Amino acid sequence: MPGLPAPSPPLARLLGLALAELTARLRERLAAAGFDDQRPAHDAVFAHLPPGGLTLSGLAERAGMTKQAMSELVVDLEAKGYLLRRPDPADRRVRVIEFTPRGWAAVEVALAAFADLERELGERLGPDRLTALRATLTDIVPDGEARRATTSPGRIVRS
Amino acid sequence: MPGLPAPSPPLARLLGLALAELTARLRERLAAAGFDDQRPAHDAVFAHLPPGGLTLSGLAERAGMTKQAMSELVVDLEAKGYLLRRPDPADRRVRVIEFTPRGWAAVEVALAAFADLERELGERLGPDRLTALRATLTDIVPDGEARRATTSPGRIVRS
DNA sequence: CCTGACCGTCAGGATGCCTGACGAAGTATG
DNA sequence: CATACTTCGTCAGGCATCCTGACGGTCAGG
Repeated sequence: MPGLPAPSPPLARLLGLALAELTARLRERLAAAGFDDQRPAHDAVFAHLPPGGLTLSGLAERAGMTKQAMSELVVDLEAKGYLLRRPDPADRRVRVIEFTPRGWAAVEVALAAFADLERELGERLGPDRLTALRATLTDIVPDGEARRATTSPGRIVRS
Repeated sequence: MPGLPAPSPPLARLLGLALAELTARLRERLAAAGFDDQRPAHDAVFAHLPPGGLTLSGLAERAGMTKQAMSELVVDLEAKGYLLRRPDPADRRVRVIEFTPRGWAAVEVALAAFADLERELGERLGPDRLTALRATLTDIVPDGEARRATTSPGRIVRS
C-alpha cells in the first residue's frame, strides 16, 4: 500500500505490522511445542473446524474459500496427523472432518499462545489500552464480520 | 438464547479484518480513479519507491523481498505505464526505476484515499480514539519497524 | 589487471488460491 | 417410482506470488 504524507506511517501499514508481529509469535509458540509442520494456510482449518466435526463443504464455506482449496489443506493436515475423515452413515457422499488428539493439542497450544500474547500486551500497555484497542478495531470492522464463528474447544480460537 | 458471553475473537483476527477493510477501500478508490490494473502485490513498489528513483536491488531490500520477485512486479508495472527504467550513466549495471506521471498520479490517489479514510475514521470514532489506536499499534510493533521508509510524494523534482 | 562483490536476469519450484467438469449420492416432483 | 435437480467431494488445469540457484556483465580494491 502506498505511503502516507510524511512522518506517520499509514494506518494500514501499522495494522499489517502489528498483525505480522502477532502471527510470528504464534508460529514460534507452535513450533516450540513441536507443531512445526503447519503452514499458514492451515489456519483456515484450525480457525473454523468445530468440536463436532464438519463436512468439507461446510468448512470451506466457513473459511470463505472453495471446496477445492480447502480439500488440499485437509488432505495435507490428515497426512500430518492433525485430522481424520470419517464416513457419515447418514449421508454417504460425506466424510466428516474432525481433529485427532494431536489436532486438538495444536489448537490448545494456539489458544494458550493467544491468551499469553494478550496477557503480555495487557501488562505492557495497561489493560485499558488493550480494551480500547479491541473496541476500536471492532468498530472499524464492518458489522457482523467480527462475530463470525471461530473454532473453540471450550473457548476462543485463532484467526 | 441464553446469555453466554460471546467469546471475543482473537486480537489477530480483529487486526486482519480491520486491515482487510482498509485495503478494500483503498482498492475501490484506485479502481474508481481508473487505476484498475494494479494487483495487490504491486503495493510493495508503490510503498517503497522514492521520488528520486531507486535500483531494483534497493527496492527489493526496502520491500523485504528478493530481486527476482521485485523484478516481476517492476516489469509488469512498466508495461502498464506506471514505471520507467532509465540507465544510470554512473553505473552501467544499473537501471534506475522511477514512477512515470501516471505512476505518480496513482500514488496521489492512494495517499488521498488514505487521508480520507483516516479522516472518516476520525469522525466516526472521535479523534482521540484514532490517535490512541495509532499509538497502541505503534507500541505493539517491534521498535524501528514502523519507522521504515515509505514513499511520500512531497514536492517532487522531475526532469 | 585480477579477483571478488554486486547488478539484474533466466530457470525452476513451492504455495495458495481459483474455475471447470465430473461421477456418486441425496432430494424433490410428477 | 422414475426422473430431474441439487449437493458432495474430487480431478485437472491455471494464475499469482513468492522463493532458491545459477549465470554473465560490470564495478572497485589490491
